[in-house]
Amino acid sequence: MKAFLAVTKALSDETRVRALLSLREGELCLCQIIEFLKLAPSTVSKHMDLLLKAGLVERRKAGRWHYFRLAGRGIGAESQRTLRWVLDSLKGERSVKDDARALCCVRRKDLEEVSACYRAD
Amino acid sequence: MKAFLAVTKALSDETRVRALLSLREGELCLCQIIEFLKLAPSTVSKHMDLLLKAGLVERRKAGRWHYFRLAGRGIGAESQRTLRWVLDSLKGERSVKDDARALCCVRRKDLEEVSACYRAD
DNA sequence: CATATACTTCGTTAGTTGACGAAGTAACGG
DNA sequence: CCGTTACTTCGTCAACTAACGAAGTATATG
Repeated sequence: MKAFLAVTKALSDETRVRALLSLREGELCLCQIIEFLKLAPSTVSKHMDLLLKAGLVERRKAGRWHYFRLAGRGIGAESQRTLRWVLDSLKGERSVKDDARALCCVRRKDLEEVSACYRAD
Repeated sequence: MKAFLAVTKALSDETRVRALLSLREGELCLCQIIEFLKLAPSTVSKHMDLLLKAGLVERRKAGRWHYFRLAGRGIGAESQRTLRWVLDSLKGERSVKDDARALCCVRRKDLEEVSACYRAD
């Protein structure tokens, strides 16, 4: 029950759902998710931490960059079924499609440019 | 997205999940759910309203009694898949089994006795 | 119609949550 | 090492939420 509630709580915030869906096409570095959501780094970091603890997402550290991706086969069948449910539930959503388009732009940008979010002077 | 968030928010509270699962074996009158959850009538009424608005539950009014049941075939495939996901996710849970046992006792009681929750003098 | 009953709505209160910026940590670069 | 960079943790504040009891609504019953 505790694990289940961690999942439903993680999914009960629109920002977190958008962050989760942003990983559909493959992993993203935190600064890319920040750029996509247009929120403060600390805020996005906290959201990703919740998704991580809910088991919906995995993290890979490569030097200073932290990459996130949807939870994979190694994580357990629960998360797989949950992800399928989420993706199916939101498949046709207009806002999801708009987000997908915006994400393409973010993905095309250089990481050096995107990581400027930390140096907003 | 709005409908999806209504569902995840409804499922992000343990009390509401317990109320939802209490309907697995068939419909219950509100006072039975009150007796089961051991919370104030107004609190339980609000929880059921959220489940109703999320489309997870249906209400049938029979005179003064309001019966709730899991959303059925008429409601839409979304709710069906969601309910299946919830039930599958929590199938083996210890607390769920304990709740099921407690529910049997509540179901066996006379409605007149159970509805005493409104007249606690 | 008057009363009782089953439930809902409203107002309040304590606890939770999402947002931020500032300060802290970990990894690379010189 | 020493600074920079990418991210996390902490403290704060406004907004939301679950709980309650009191008052309101709707339906049976006398």
